[in-house]
Amino acid sequence: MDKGKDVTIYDLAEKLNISVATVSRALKDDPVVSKKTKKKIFELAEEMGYRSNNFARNLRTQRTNTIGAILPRLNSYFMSTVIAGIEHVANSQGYNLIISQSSESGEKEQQCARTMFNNRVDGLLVSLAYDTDTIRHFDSFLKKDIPVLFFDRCAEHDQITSVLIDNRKAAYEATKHLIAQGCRRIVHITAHTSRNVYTERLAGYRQALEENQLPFDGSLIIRNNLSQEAGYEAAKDILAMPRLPDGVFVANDNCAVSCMLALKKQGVSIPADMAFVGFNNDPVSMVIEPNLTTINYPGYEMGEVAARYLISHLMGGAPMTATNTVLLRSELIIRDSSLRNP
Amino acid sequence: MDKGKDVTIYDLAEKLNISVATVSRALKDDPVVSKKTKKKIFELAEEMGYRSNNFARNLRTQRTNTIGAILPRLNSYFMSTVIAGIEHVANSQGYNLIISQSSESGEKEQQCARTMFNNRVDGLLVSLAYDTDTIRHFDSFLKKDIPVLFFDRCAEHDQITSVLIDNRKAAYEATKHLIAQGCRRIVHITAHTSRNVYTERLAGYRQALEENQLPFDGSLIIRNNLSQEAGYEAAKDILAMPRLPDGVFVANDNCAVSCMLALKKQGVSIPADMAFVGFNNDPVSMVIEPNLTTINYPGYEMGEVAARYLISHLMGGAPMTATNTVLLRSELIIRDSSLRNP
DNA sequence: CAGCGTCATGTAACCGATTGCAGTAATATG
DNA sequence: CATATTACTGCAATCGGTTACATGACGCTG
Repeated sequence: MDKGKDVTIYDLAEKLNISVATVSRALKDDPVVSKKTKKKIFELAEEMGYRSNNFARNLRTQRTNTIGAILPRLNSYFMSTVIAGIEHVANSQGYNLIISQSSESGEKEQQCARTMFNNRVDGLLVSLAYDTDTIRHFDSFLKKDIPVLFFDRCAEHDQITSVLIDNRKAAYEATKHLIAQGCRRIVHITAHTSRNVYTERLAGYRQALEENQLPFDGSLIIRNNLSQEAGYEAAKDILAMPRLPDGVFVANDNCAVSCMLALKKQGVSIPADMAFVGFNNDPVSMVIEPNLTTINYPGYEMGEVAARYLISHLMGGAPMTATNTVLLRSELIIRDSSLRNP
Repeated sequence: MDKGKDVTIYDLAEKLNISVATVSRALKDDPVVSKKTKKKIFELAEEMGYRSNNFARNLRTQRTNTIGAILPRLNSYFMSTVIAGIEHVANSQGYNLIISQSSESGEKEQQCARTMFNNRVDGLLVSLAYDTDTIRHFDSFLKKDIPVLFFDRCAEHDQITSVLIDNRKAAYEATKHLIAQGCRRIVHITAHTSRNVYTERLAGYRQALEENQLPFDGSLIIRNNLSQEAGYEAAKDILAMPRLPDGVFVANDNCAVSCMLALKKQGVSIPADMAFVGFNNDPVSMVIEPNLTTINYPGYEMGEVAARYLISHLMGGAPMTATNTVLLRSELIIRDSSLRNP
């Protein structure tokens, strides 16, 4: 138990006068080692404070027991909830988790991917950045049969499974709800990007309009980065419209909330003048007054599902290519911000 | 460039008819290798897509280039902001970051510590769980001279540096502000724990009362877990008090906000009947109406400082024992929830 | 008792880097 | 020209496990 030095299987073997091979096997609970010997070894290991050296093992086995996660940002409610879910599963399955953020930059994302690759993660979970326009930086993984899985912000790839919700359907229902509440001019605030989640939401919005014989009007689409500041700006844009809209569907709660605050300050009454629907069910949606109608979006569960899926594959489950997409349930939560016919 | 196999320094050495030792040195840019040889090696490495094997290196050098972080939870605004800061610094310094969460449980925290220890992190960043009552689980690190650093939720230890704000002073100023606004019966909502951040805030609260000749009344202290739900409960407790308070100082914005919502629903006017001050400057403090006065608490910066501090030590900077505590600046941000004399 | 299978253990190569020490050739010095 | 110095480069041990293959002991069968 002296200070600097670690106990190795060689120390154990020597002390017990057996070979390191037996010690190694015993510690893995290999059934080929006799119970008696195992017991001796476990006891001594405990006593001497043995801990296995992962590097030696990784070096030999060419596996790392580590999964990597690349996220657009860490400090958003949704993403941190997803991470919590990922961490929970990874940890309970004995996997380490290394995390890095792309800060919504495609370039940084490539760099993160390189780092993950060099660290030889066994598998990779990715949610794409706003401005990622190619996913070739994951080819090196696929070429080595390292599984890659997208969640939430996904792209099409026949070797990469995606875990997400049906964004189109969710947006369709959100918009339909607004229409049912009597809205006829509905603004849609979305991101300035072609990321799936936003194009799908836009598509759902259009679909709902069409099905209700409402015209699609490009001037009602506001594109920004969905940040809090962008919400204030969007409010200005809305107020500057020649004819005010009577409904707003925002692709993100955060932005919806700040937009509502700004509009309220200018005397707009919500939902009477303008009904609002957001997306994400961020806790802030329950704080804003009136409470924000939104799409409940299971972040924690998404993290869990993605991690579980990846790990079960790593442990020798079904090949990833079998499944292309895993859809999680989402739901519209109706609150006061959109209720005009109580 | 064939599918499965990685390129090693042996491949490079063989191809160039030189020894692996020279290749190894060249790749580290060791000045002892001639420029000409280096050039050849770098070019071939590039051409063959060589990437170094960290495990082999770690095994040999007994270092991992990885720092670990143990946090009470990942999915809170404050914590995810801190992580973002840590990740930023770690990544820019070429360190990997592995993360796990204690879920506010002391037991789970010990388990996380063991995992980190087994993964041989070079250094450890920790924010303690609510119910951690001993920090002996970090002894194994210290015994091996692996630096440990606490941030935010800290404990006293002569080998562990802490990075935090002056909680007492912040709470003192928050309370003083309430008193200056005419509050005389001030409730303090805090956590049910002896974690430093909460005891210090309580101490600051008491100090402000004393300096203003206000009596400390234990029945005005509400203890819970500071969650959103706890905020609703706290509102009930407040309304059940024989004499209503005229000010509330909450140790966390989240809880403050839900408490305010519940009180408003019961007809309490804020700040006229009851002035509110929170803690953290969570974005939600700008959404609640009236906007919440709070302590601005630099999470991102705290993460950066903690990580930078740890890494500079790992890179051979000053010994950690030299510094005991790093205090970050915090400030009271006054908003409408507490302004009674405009 | 020879022959065989079974069970438990040992031997030694291997994973891919790092590095102390030694060796050699080229250059400088006396 | 002999010797000292410098500048590179190579040899080989090492880090701590894993695992294919070999070995030895034992009991069982015919």
